[in-house]
Amino acid sequence: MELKEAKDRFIHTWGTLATQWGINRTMSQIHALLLLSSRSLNADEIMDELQISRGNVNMNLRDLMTWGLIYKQLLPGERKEFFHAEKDIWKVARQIARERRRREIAPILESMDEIKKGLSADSEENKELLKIIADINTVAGFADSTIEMVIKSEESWLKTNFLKLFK
Amino acid sequence: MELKEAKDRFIHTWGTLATQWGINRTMSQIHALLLLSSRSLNADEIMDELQISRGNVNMNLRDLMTWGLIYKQLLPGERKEFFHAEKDIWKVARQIARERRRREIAPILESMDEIKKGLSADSEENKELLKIIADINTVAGFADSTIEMVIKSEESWLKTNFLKLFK
DNA sequence: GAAAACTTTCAGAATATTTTGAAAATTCAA
DNA sequence: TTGAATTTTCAAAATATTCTGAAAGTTTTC
Repeated sequence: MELKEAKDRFIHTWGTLATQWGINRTMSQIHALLLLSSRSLNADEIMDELQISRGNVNMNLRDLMTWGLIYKQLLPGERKEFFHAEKDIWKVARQIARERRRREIAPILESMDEIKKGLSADSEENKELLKIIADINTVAGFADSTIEMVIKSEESWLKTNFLKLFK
Repeated sequence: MELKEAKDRFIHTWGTLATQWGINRTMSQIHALLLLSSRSLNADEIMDELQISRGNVNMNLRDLMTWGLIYKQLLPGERKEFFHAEKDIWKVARQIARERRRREIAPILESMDEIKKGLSADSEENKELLKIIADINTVAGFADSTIEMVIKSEESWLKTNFLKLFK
């Protein structure tokens, strides 16, 4: 079947892409599966579809929830937990940006502050190191604000105005 | 020694941070070492300082060069190759952004096009999948342009004007 | 052109990460 | 309660990634 094949390809591709940027393959595949599914799925269905173990499904579903990319749903009359993905791709992108900002930029700022604290500006060499740290802080802070700004901006505003500013 | 300790800490921290975002620890440590070094270093010095093998140093130096983060230097009277890092942190950040854009966003656009090509818009279900793909393309394209724009903007302009636009 | 100095390569070893699956914990219905 | 259904945990296995070091390749010197 044509559609089934395209979906499988999408799921497989999504998993491969993710590893390129430091995200677990299975987590991405589960995300892709839920993204393409019109109804909520339970752990058994995901295990079956992706041919992976229960433990693996469980761990990655929980990770995806902390990323804010999927939601748990309790269906009336069902004992099992069902999961569905956030379908608004702009929201998905914002969530990913938020999470990566938290994981990648915040720790830089913290670490630099940590090192800076233990170092006095008394020698020329110390000043040099402090300058590098200050520069890194500036750039990381800039990246941080930029991402925050883009996350907070209205999608409609971004699409219509943002890029035009720089043309 | 105080300074030496701070530098080691910086190098170590930089290596740990990098693994968080999918970059090899050693590569980051070599980068950090060169970033903090006022003179160019050769492979042996790096091996010695970081206690790693020649092969490892060689591979990562070449990777760092393809990232555009370090430069090779041939010193007069020296047979060995020496390496030094780009010290302008804004340039470093631009290089990293450029490279990650190339590695993370470009493949998404390519893969989505690939899947889209093999799928006709004849059924309702097919249209749904095509819609998701189109949405992903839009968002990825937006991210792509945003990063490109920031890369191309003048640093001074960014620092003084960019963020104010959104206050 | 040979040999010393240096760089690159890459198979196998070491390390790190992910996955499995069965046992433990939890939840729920009766 | 009890016990069946379901979820969670986590030690061990599987897999993936990184690192080593010695051999092969290259460049330079004499």
